[in-house]
This record gives sequence, C-alpha cells and structure tokens, in this order.
Amino acid sequence: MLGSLDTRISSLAKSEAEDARLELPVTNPETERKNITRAPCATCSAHNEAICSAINDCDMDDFARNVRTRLVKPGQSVYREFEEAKFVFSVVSGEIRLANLLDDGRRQVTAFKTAGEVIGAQQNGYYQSDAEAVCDTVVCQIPVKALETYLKKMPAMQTALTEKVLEELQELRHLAILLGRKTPVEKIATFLIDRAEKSGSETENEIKVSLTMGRNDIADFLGLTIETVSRTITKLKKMGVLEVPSNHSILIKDRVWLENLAEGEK
Amino acid sequence: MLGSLDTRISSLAKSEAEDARLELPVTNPETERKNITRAPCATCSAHNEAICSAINDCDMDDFARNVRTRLVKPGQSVYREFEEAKFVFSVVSGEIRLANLLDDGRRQVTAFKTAGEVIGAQQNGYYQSDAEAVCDTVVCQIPVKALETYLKKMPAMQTALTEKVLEELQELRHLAILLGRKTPVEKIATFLIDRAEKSGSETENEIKVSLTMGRNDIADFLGLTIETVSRTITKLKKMGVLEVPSNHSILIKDRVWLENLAEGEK
DNA sequence: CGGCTATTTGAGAGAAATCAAGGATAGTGG
DNA sequence: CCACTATCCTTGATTTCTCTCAAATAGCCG
Repeated sequence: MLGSLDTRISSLAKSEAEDARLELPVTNPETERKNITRAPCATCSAHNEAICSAINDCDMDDFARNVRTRLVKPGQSVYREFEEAKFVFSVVSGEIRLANLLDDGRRQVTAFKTAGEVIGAQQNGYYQSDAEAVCDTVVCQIPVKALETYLKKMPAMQTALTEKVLEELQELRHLAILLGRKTPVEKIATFLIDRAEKSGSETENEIKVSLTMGRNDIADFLGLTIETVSRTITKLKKMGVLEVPSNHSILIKDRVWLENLAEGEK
Repeated sequence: MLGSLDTRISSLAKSEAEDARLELPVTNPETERKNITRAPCATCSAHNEAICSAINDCDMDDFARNVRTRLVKPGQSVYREFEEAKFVFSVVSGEIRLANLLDDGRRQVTAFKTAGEVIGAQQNGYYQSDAEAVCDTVVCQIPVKALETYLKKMPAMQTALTEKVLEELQELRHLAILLGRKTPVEKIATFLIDRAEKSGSETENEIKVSLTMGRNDIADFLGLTIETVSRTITKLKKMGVLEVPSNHSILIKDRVWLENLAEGEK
C-alpha cells in the first residue's frame, strides 16, 4: 500500500558495493574479535539504495552513533530463527541467504539479499528465518528501538522501509509460483534471469551472472536437489543458451531464449 | 520490524463473521447492481480484527464516509494482477483467494484471506495478484488516498497495517517451505492444521474444519494436482487421521497425529 | 429426476529423487 | 610451487512418486 516509490534504483552502484569488501572500516581493538565497528555512514557504499538514504545530513551523525557495521564470513549466521530480534540489518556488501529448516534438516532458502536490502523482519519480537552469509558480507546493524524512533521522526524512512517490505512480499509471491508450478528448466532459467537483472554485467551479446552461492543453496532455493540443478544447467549449456566458465559464474548467451524458457514457452 | 502487536486475537469473533453474510447492509437502488453500499462500520462484524480497530470513535464516522462495502459472489474477482490499485480492501466475511497465473494457465494460489485480513498490496501502483471470492464474501473498500491520510493521522493504524503485512510475509515464507520441501501428505496435513487453528471448531475429541474452496483451489495452493489432493485425503481417511463428512468439511480425528504428519514425522 | 460439475479412482508414463561413483576445484601446508 | 585433502560439482543407473490420461461416481441445482 502507500506511495509507490520507484524502486528501480537498485541496479546502480552495484560495482561500488563489490569494492566495499576491500576497504572495510578500520576496526578498533575492543571489538576486533567480533568484527564489529562504528558505522561509516558518511562513506557507505550502499547508502543510496538503503533505507538510510531517507536520512538527511543533520540526522546522519546521530544515526551513525547508534549503528554498527559487522563483517560476516561465509557460512556464519547473522541471526537465527526464533532468536530474539534486537536488530534490523541493512546489507552493505556481499550476500545473505535467508532460510528456514524443517525438523529433519530439509531446508528452504527463501531469499538472497544483497547491498541495500533489509533483513531482520520479525513478528512478536523473534526473527522468522536464519540469515547466513553466502560470501564475505558486511551488514549494518540497527537496534530496533533506535529504528522505531527514526521511523517516527522521518516519514521518508518509514516509506522506504514499507517499500522494502512490499518488495519482499512480491519476491516471495514469485518464489511461490516458481516452487509450486514451474519445472526445473523454468526454475533455473527464472533464477538466472532474475540474477542477471539484479546484478548481471552485460557485454555486446552476452550477460555475465556471478553466483556467489553454491549449487546446494540454489537447490534449496528452487526446491530441487543438487543433482537436478547440475543436470539442468548442463542441459541449458548443451542447448547453447548459456556457458559455464566457472562454478561461480554463468554466461547467458541468448537472453531472450532464456527468458522464454523461464516463462515455460518451449 | 516495529512493535510486536499481539496478533492472536484472530481466533475470536469468527462465528459472528459467519452471520454477517445473512445480515448484509441494506443496498440503495443507485448502487444496487454493483452490490456496493455505504460501509456500516458501526456494526461491522470484523471490526475487532481489522485495521479499523485502530480508529477511535470520533474519527470513525469520517472514515465510514470514505469507505464502501462490497458483496462479491463466488468466482467474481475483487481485483486483478496488473490492474491499477486504487483501493485497499479489508475482508469483512467470507473468503478471498489470491492467485497468480503463468501465461499457459498454470496457477499458484498464494493465500486464502478471511475476515479481518487486508488485501490489495501494491507496488508501483499496481496489484500483484488476482483476488477472487471463494464463496459469498463481503469486502470493505478503502481508497488508497484516504488510507494514506488516516495512516499519517493515526499511528496505531499504521502499526496495525504493518503488523498485517509482516504476518503476510511470514505466511508466504511458510508457504515457500511447504511448496519447496514438503511431501503431499505433509502439505495436506499442514493445510488442515493451519485451517483448524484459524477457524476450526473443536468438540470433545475432534475438530471440524470447513473448506469453503474446492479441491482445485487446494491443489493450486499446495502445488499439487487435484488428483493428488484427492488421493492424499483418501489416504489420511483410510489411516484414520480424519473423516470427510462432505466435500466441504473435514473432521480431524487425531490432531496430534496430523500435526506430526505435517512436520514430516512418520 | 436429469444434467452439470466436482470429486474419486484406476492404469500407465514420465520426471525428479535417490543411490553411487567419478572428476574438478579450492584451500592447506610442506 | 606443488602435492594433498576436503569439498563441491557432475554424471550414471535405478527407483519411486507424482502427473497425466481416462473413466466412473457422487454431489448439487434447477
């Protein structure tokens, strides 16, 4: 509901975000072991896409004082399902996977979140998923209490956050269609197209998509087994739709074809 | 994010809501054909669970003036995907299914919404799903413009709405786990348990669950075919977990067993 | 009662999961 | 810099489910 902020700013500033990993904020000895530092909001590479973009310069200093930046290593968790939700996080760089587990270990990844996206949605005070880093990732840690204060004070931030939540709703709806009604080929094609749109780098006649996550994560995201993911990628490769230069990148050779495959047009 | 309103008020007042169908607001000739009438907020059966509960008595009259009530017949749509989103709706009674279609007609139902729930989430001004009545349903039609005004004026309403949206997020996450990782038996069991919790009527040693929707809707919600839904229900019947007095109701004979089946414990 | 639609049931095919190796890749330490 | 190991990915063979196709039955409304 509410105003319809144009959200298509998200494809910008992605390459800057990549670099952010290298120029991490200086750590101080006290917090070194936890890789937590004072937030360098002033120079944040994700600023323009994050909800913080709604903060005006005067309030920024105050905001920065309440916020911490945290480096998360691959596989490490930011928070877990059912844990008390004291923070909301904004992804600065890298990539986070949100996942839910069944008792017997089956897993469903519900989203991959990159720079500018917000994680930590809660209900009744508890997180609703596990959040883990897929690769080296920097997140910005905002205390819920502080956030609430800012949201009240800054309607633009409230709007921006609402917009993020509605985006998330839409993505989950798309995921539901994919999981419930698409074939493996359609699933993989959809996944690659979505990633290409989000962060692909397009050259003359091909698009390079980088996969920070492994086949396992892809399988648990698409509701498939790792073998089916592998076989399906191989199939698309043999068809000539794409190439696989390495385990962590895909070259889309025929975007239109892949898009058609994603929608089920044979 | 934000405050954690306790949302477990939703199991109350359901029986009242059922009656609402019978005592529909009086229609006036002018709007008769469209089944749209002035909203009878003062006597609304869904008031306590709806976001309108955040409105104080003074503002209620004003609110009622902006809002219309609409009767929707089974199969009729409230809105369609990609349609311009001029209204947000609050379900007063009956049941609405939200669904998304693929080009070739495959369908994924993403939610069933009952009294007190809000539908009409939009992004960039357009609805994200089709919304259709499953049975005779009354919805309350709130112009987005008016709603925005109220949200600004009444923080409690903003909070209530945010809470609804977060609930929806959680439900979609659960749906994703179900679609991606559960077996047909687990899917049906989960579906029935959820419905029992939401609106089941419990007697001594059994719970009656009413199914307003047909097998087709259930299939499209759970990512199955209608045949598999039918076979799975038959299987559970033969196991003795439940009985099927009619096509539109299920008697859960062993709740704990069904709960275990829902979680995959054999 | 008759016709329509919804649901159940059956038989068979097809597709993805499972089980089982084999190969590639990356990270470690010599 | 290279060998070594652990992990990740691919490929193959087989099994098991679920879908598909087809038909019968049951429920509902006029």
